[in-house]
Amino acid sequence: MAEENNKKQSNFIKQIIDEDLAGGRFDRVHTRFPPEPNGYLHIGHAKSICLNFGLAEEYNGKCNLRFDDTNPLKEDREYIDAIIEDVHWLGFDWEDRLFFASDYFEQMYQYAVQLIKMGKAYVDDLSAEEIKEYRGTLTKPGKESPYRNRSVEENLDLFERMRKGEFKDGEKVLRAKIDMKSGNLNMRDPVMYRIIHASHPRTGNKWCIYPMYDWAHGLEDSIERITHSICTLEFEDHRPLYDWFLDQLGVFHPRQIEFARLNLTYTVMSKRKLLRLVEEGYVSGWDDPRMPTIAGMRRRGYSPEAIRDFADRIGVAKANSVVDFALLEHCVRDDLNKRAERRMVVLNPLKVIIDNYPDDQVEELEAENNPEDANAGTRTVPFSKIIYIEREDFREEAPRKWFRLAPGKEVRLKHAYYITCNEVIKDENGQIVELHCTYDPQSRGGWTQDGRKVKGTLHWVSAAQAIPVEVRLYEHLFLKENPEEVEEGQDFTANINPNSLKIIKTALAEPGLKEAKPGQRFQFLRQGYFCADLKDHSAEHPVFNRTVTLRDSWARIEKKLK
RNA sequence: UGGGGUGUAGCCAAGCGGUAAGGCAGCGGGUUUUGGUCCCGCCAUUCGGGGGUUCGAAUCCUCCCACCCCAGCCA
Repeated sequence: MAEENNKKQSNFIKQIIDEDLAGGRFDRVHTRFPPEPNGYLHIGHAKSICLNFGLAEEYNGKCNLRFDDTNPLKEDREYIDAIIEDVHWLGFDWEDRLFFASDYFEQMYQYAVQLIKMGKAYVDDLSAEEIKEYRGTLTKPGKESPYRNRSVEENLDLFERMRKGEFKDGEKVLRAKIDMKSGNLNMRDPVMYRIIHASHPRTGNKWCIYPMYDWAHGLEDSIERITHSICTLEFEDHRPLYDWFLDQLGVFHPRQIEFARLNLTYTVMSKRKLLRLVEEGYVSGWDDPRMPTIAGMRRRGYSPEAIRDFADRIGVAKANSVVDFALLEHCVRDDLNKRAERRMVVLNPLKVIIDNYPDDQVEELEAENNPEDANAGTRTVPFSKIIYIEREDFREEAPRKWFRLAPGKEVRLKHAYYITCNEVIKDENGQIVELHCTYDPQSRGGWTQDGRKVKGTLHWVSAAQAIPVEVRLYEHLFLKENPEEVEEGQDFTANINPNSLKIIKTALAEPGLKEAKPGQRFQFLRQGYFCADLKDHSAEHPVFNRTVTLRDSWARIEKKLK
């Protein structure tokens, strides 16, 4: 695997861990990936997953998979299942350490009681709007709630009655008693519990009070004896609160470390926006091959190895950045080049009749499956008098440096013969309908002894044996590197690429491709990497998704010629 | 004088006082039965800016500038 060859480079998190280990703060490394089950995982999560599981692996430690299911209003069982599948697919194993924040609700409750008894938490009757008012602003300090100094006994009683369901949603909250004048708004008596009378995917109706992230997360980490709690930059301001709760309780205290989340060109990454793409029908679902979700990329044909390699290459730092999508594509090509078997598929067929080839003869020619892998073996492809080539591979008037087919020119048919074009047949509209060529019987296999120079090599299929297949050509979902770059009054959907999906129902493939299994990846010679669709592909109706094109240096040359 | 962060090439990113790694993209060349792959070469006299310390500064000090995050009973 690619990522195992080049040694992984250092980053600031490893340096912190090294210091913690050397200084004795911890004697082991235990991380966790803590998704909220309120949406599908995307490539940004993949970065975090690779980071957390990768660190554990490198330091001979462990990494837990933990669902942060503290908000029953937003979370769903569907997402839990999808997330589990995706993390596994990426190649990571949490063994028996699959946890849920909801597993700790009782323990969290007891800790809250402890804080109340210490006089460090209180039940507040202020409404949500009032709490907001009392919080102050970025530049003005907040003011204390009139309920802030209730007695411990009253707080204990009220909190218990909150749990029992005696109050309606929003009627009361439990707050930490910290500092309403803090410059850090998170420290202005943050809410610890709110009342939500809703059924939870795992605890059902057992609870009607649910812990807030800041209160819950540190406890989850502490309970699981996590050493390094890695999260994204926006939680940097929350670290003082994370530390405060754990310090007050005097419990095991993990170290929170923040890193910059991944951004990719031509991509939106927020769950909210991805949800919009799905709900408003811009894509077919969370696993649409154009989505930056793990499920989408899987269906597109990206391999877990390529995604992991990508995660290694982008590094980990604290500076906000936008990674070039081309790097991801490079990783995909790099992996698939070594592993994907080659096949010939003509997307836009042009009929070629080989006049001097025996009428009813069919030859089975040998073709290597992968020039990058000797162990991939060979297969056989049929050749006959009538074949199809790619329409784009023929030009009536050849431009400079063109070494594909043109009148009077000779090219090589991959694995087959040299052919020369003699005649172009057109219909009444001037459309080319077929080509008449002659072949050189001496060039069987695609080579002659005489040292003749044949620069161009084309892929082709034999007309009688070719099978029709559907091919789905994907491009970036957005036209601009930064989809958010829009005019006044518009949003990112204004930048959606109308040509992000082009369906070709009339492609012709070499017959062996009828054996393809859903999810199987190939390189279609001279075109790109393709993957049999996970959902729609069948032997009766083959469907292939274009994962990524091959690099196309002819396109570059032609551009320069103009 | 609200708090917290970040600035190294077009894009990521190492670097931790001894004179700017690596990858992607791009450009030029070679090999090639995929205009693919592979191989070779080029691509920051300079690290957001000014000042200072030092024999020596991207690294230390200082002032300034730019950008990002925070006012959910979301995570």
